[in-house]
Amino acid sequence: MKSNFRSGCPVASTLDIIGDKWSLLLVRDMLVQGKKTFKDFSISPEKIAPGILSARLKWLEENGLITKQKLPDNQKENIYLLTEKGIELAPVITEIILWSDKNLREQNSEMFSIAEAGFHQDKSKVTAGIQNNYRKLVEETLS
Amino acid sequence: MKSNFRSGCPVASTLDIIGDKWSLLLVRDMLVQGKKTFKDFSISPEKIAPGILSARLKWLEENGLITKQKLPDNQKENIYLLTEKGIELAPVITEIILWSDKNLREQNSEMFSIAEAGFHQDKSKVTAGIQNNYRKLVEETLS
DNA sequence: TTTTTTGCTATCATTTTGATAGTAATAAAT
DNA sequence: ATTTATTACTATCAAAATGATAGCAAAAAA
Repeated sequence: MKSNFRSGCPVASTLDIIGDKWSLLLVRDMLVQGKKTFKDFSISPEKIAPGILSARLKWLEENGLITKQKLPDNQKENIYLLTEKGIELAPVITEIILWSDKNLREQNSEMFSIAEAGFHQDKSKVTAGIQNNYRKLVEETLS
Repeated sequence: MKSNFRSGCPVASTLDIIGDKWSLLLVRDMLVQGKKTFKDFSISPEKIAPGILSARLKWLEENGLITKQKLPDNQKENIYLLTEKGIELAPVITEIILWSDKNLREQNSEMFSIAEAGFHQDKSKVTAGIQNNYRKLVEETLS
């Protein structure tokens, strides 16, 4: 499917790629929890339906945010990994987490604490740490 | 309508409030272009349908991101203004703009340049400037 | 007092999402 | 070698959200 952008606005363009209910959660699962397979994504607490998961992964791959491949020793599992383009969404996720922590906690009493992650101390450091961790995971996975 | 959160994840919770195709564009219109009325929002380049616009404004108001009011000298126009909760989305929008500029420009040849805005020089300064500008606009509007 | 503008609502077609069942291929267990 | 289990989906259908357009009442402007 071809990306058909609504306008020349950078914000609108981003939403045209990842502005649905699920894409950013998949990026979160990969970046923060190191999820890699269809099964991994299926068991998130938000319970994505397989049809939607399938469609999103395809879309993200088509748009260069993730890659899909099989490892030599396992012909069954597909391994989905973020590209640099996808890894660079980390700062967006960080700002969303900070906004949520400050502004939505009152509405969602079940929200996890983020205090221990260190975002409040140095968000750019924590963000860079998450990105570098993920890059290491990619290297390990492919070696 | 009651906010029903999918999980305790801060990212998912944010998407449950503003994770649709339009909400963040409305925030953009207000913050960056100072849009305030139903008409203003109607004439965006992305062409939002009136029914959806109506639903989104209601939703954002219910969730405390905007206020709706009439000014004493005009009983026809409704004035929609961001609350602090809404204004604090500015850093999220900034990171989205930067990601888009770097990663989507190739795909969307029509994308506006953001060079002159100064995001690349000092993003937190530009973001704070946008927020303070908007706070001034709110003050002026209500005085 | 007519015309225009604003802020919607109503209607209906289309698209997207969600829930669930089922299937083929591979891998693991016996 | 054969059964069992796992993985990665696809198929199906119901429900919800989106999109396009028309229309309408109240207020403002002419």
